[in-house]
Amino acid sequence: MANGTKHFRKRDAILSYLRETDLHPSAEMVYAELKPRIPDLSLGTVYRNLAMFRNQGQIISIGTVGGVERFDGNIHPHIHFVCNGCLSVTDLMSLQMPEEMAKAAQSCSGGRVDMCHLTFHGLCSNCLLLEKGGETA
Amino acid sequence: MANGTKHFRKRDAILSYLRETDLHPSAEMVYAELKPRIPDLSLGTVYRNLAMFRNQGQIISIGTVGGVERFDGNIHPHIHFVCNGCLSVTDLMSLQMPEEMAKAAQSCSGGRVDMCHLTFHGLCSNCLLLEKGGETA
DNA sequence: TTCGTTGCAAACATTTTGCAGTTTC
DNA sequence: GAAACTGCAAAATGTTTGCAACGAA
Repeated sequence: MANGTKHFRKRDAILSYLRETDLHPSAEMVYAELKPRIPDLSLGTVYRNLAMFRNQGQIISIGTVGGVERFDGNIHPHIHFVCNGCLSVTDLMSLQMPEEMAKAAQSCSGGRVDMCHLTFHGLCSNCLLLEKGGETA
Repeated sequence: MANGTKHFRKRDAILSYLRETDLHPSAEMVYAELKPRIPDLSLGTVYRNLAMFRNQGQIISIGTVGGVERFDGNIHPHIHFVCNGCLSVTDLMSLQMPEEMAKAAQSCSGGRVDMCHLTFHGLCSNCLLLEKGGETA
C-alpha cells in the first residue's frame, strides 16, 4: 500500500483498543476482542506489541489479577478498583491520586520514583449483591 | 513428639520467616532461605502454605514483581517501593496510608473495599547510582 | 483409624521466543 | 536488499495439583 497503514494495522488496532476501552484488558482479552475483526491475528503478536507499548510507556501494566497481567491505555495517573469476585478492574475517576506523596516517597526511598499505583481491592456492587443473596438463600 | 511442634515445623518456619524479614519474598526466595535449615523442604509445600496463609489473611500478596508473586508477613496497611532495577521491594514506613480514601473508594465504587495497595515504582538509591555511572562511563 | 501435612513429579496456564515468510521502503 | 512485523509452534517460566507416604491424636 502507498502509506504504512497495512504494515502497522495490527499494532495500531491493539493500541487503539487499549485506549478506547475501560476494561483494563489482558493479552487474551485483547486477542479475543480483535480476532473477529482481524482473523489472521495471533496471540504472540498481541503479547509482543503489549510488551513493546509498555516498554515505550505508551501503556501501563496495572499488575496481575487472577494470575494474568492487565493493561491500561490510560497512562494518566488514576486509581483502580479490582473486584475479587469477577476480577473486573474499574477506574475510580472521581478520586485524586495523592500526588504530593510521590515527592515524599522519593525522598523517603532515597531513589527515583517513576510511577505510582493506588489500587483498592474488594467486591464490586454486582458481586456484593450476589454474595448477600447467596448468604440468605 | 509431645506437642505439635514437629507436625507444623515447616508451616511455622514459613510464617515466621515472612514475619521477620522485610524482603517481601517470593515462594522461591522463602524456599531458598529455609532449605538449608530444613533440608527436606519442598517447593510445593512453600507454595501450598503461602496460598493458605494468604487465604486466611495471615499474610498478604503484594502482587507480582518481574513475573513472580511477592508476599508480605506485615498485614498492617503500609506503602511499598518497588525498584525496577534490582526488583527489590521495600517498605516506606514513614509514609501514612491515605486511609480516608478507602471510604471514598467504597462509596465511589458502589461495592465493598477490603484492601488498599499503594505502591511506588522507580529505582532504588543503589540502582540509581549504577545507572548514572553507566551513562557517564 | 482418621485426619492433616508433605515430597515428588506431573500437569497446568501464562508468557516468551526462534524461525521462516511477508511487507514496506 | 535491508529492516520491520507477523503466524505458528515450541520452549520457558511460575504455580498448582494428584497421589502415596508419613505423622499426630
